[in-house]
Amino acid sequence: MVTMLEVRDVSTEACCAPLVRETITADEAERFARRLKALADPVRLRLVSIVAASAGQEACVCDLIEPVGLSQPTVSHHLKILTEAGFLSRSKRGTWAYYRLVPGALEAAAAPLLDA
Amino acid sequence: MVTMLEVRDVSTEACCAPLVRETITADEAERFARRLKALADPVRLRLVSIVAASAGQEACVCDLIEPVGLSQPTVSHHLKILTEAGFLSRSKRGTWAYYRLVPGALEAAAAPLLDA
DNA sequence: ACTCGATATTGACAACCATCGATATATCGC
DNA sequence: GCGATATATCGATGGTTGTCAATATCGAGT
Repeated sequence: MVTMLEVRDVSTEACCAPLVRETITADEAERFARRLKALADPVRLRLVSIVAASAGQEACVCDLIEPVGLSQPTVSHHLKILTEAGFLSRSKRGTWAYYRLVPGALEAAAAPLLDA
Repeated sequence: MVTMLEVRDVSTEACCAPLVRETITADEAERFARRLKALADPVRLRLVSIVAASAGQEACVCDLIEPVGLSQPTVSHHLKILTEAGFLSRSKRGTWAYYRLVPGALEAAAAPLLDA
């Protein structure tokens, strides 16, 4: 007769507010955090910004090294993280590797923050 | 007469696409990354979600420990990070500490991603 | 085939971070 | 004032991450 939402013992409930809607699951939080983590770095944000501001929303690695002022392996490393997270796509043409924004990826990553 | 955006030497420009608009500065990227980093953790995302789903968009620490299944010091630690980043506000009433969402903070954090 | 230039990968290292147990602080009821 | 309860802080620890130098890979031109 006591139960209904059987989450917590009512007798100890002196401070607690009930939930009025659903919360995200641990799995959803994990996935969402992984994407956010890929963006939560100043260098990677600048890389995304430069790619987004480039003609055709496309830039090769040689365009990106000098603006961020880091070594070439480090820039490659950040680009890999952004690509694996689904924010950039890579296409190699000749010796050069071109990175471009995946359409809608940034908006999709931001979406969960907006209906909170 | 050649200059206008004088960013790079044209003579070496074999692969490089020009910028068609402004990129974020290193400072902006740093600030933005700091805020994103506060959110880019599965536990903190769940804490924000629970607070947002609580009646009055307010929850005390005792509400948050059991759902995330971590120790009380760890939960306190995450709440501090979220508070210092401006996403939560703290108000102590009696023995209990109540955390609530700072209105508009999540939307403001997501905004830079939307006009990229 | 060989060399050169662009990019990716590897290995190492320092800095940072999430977590916990132990402890401190603060507030309430007696 | 004292014990009990809620929350915060401290110290330590294992894991993650950003960075670079060195090296590997791959394509283009000679």
